[in-house]
Amino acid sequence: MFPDIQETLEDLERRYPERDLPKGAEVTRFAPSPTGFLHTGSLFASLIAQTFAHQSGGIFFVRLEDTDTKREIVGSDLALIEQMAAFGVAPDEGFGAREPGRHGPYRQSERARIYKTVIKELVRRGDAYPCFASTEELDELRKYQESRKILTGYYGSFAKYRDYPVEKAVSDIESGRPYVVRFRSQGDHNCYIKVRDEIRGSLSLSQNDQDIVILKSDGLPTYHFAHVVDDHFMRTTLVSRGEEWVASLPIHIEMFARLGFNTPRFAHLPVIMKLDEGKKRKLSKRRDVEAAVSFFLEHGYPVAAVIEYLFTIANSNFEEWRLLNKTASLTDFKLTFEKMSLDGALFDMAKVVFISKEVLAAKSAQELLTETRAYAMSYHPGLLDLIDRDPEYFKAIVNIEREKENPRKDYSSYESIYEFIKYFYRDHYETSLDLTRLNPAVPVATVRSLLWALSTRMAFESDEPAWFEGFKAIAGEYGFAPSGKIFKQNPDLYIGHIGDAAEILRLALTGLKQTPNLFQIMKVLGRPEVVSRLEFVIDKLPQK
RNA sequence: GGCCCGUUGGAGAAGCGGUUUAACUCAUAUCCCUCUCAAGGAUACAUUCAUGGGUUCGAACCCCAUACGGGUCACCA
Repeated sequence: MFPDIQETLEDLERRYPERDLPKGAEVTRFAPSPTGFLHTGSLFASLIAQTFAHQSGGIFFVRLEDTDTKREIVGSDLALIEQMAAFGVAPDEGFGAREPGRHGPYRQSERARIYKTVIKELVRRGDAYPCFASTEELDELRKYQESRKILTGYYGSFAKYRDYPVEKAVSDIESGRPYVVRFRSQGDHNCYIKVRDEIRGSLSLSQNDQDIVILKSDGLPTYHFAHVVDDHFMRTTLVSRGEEWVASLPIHIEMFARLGFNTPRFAHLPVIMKLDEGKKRKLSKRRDVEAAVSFFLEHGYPVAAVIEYLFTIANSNFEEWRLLNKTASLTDFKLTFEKMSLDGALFDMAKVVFISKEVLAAKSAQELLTETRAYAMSYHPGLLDLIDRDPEYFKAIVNIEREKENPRKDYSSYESIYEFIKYFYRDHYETSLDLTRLNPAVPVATVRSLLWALSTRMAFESDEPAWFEGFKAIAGEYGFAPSGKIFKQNPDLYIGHIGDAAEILRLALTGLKQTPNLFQIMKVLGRPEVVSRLEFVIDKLPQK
């Protein structure tokens, strides 16, 4: 078998030595298959692998599991790396790393010789054998087993090709008959093994007794085999992967043992879930927008917020730590498996939004300008247009009520900024102005006179209290009480109170009933624009 | 269906045999502040830890059963 393979297991051991790392340093990995864009759960997994490697002074690498040629999507390999990088996850070694690393290749499709070397040895030892069973045969076997209510699968006496004569196997292969290679299990389904999982603790699992396929008929290895071989020769110390793998742990354990490899430590990560009609299910790329990491990029959620959120579901003590270390870097937080939940958290978009608001509120106007512009260039031409008309103007807008102890938290994403600031731009202001929204209780004539007075006499050049005093005085002339309290004491004396007058001004200036502080808006707009907008409105007011 | 794992408020969760009146964060609600909104401040929200039974002087914490939820049973990863 495999006459072209001359290398031995020993050669491989020599070629891929243990890394020279300090004690306790973890070698971790992320092993995606290139079947589409990065899933939020995968980002979570890669983030955790990277964090454990880095906080222990170890190495995080990426290995591409591209052995399923049918499901592969061309180009998704690079997209995966790019999207990880966008979230600050970057391999130290392996696929997509600057440093290629000495334990490669890191693309499974390029490791065929390594797998064949191991398989050749396994077959020589009698621990693996070629199997010629067809799909139909296998189907029939399963149906038979199901009808008898016995354990299904290819194992024990059902493993028809276990003892197929060697000469016949050789001639069958030479004649081109398709085959797979199976691992000859020695396990007993009724015996249990104890396995330690870093998150779940000690697990008691039934031994594997299936002669699983390790090499498919297309000559590529299956996941189970590639995992064992790769994580051994890549010298992984800590395998972190989704919890869907715990069920196949006995297979892996048996192979590690029979190959004489040390087993790495395992951490089976919880899967991120979603509530769907009262039932929990895995976050699905097809049904849930937030399942694809690109969603956050496209909508301009700051990556720091997404990462921060992922940490809150990774470790339950993270939020408390963050409260005490408000400005500390994420790398100062020590992630542990003890504080990791066993079952999947429900993805909470509301919390992502909350964290995003906090993250954006903490930024300076300059940072916001730079980052928003970068976002807009890729995803939002409309926003880019506004920014590029005058970056300083944009900065001034976004700086409103920012440089204070409790800055505004309006923006939940870069994308959301657009809707909040549109009215500062004349064209958007004019098209969105809707005077029917004016309070009908105030006569149009009063509105007109008030706005006229405001446009000619309102002073907002000095400070805010001075402006507000002046505003109250002018409003008073037209029957508005200087405060809600005073208005309530004698409602008949007034047509409204200062809040109502402010609403008129606000609507006239912005087209909106809810905006940040009016004084600051006018400061940004500037006197000529304020006057011009007021005149524009007076002009538009119905004539009666 | 078999086998694994789990079940504390709307969400993430802390607690792991006795000062727990079950932390903390988000969400929600009310109030205060206030030119509106956002923010901020205050308060409320699980008499009870899926249910039933045990063990114990004492249980969310230990044991058993039931229910429910998740995972897995491929030449997919």
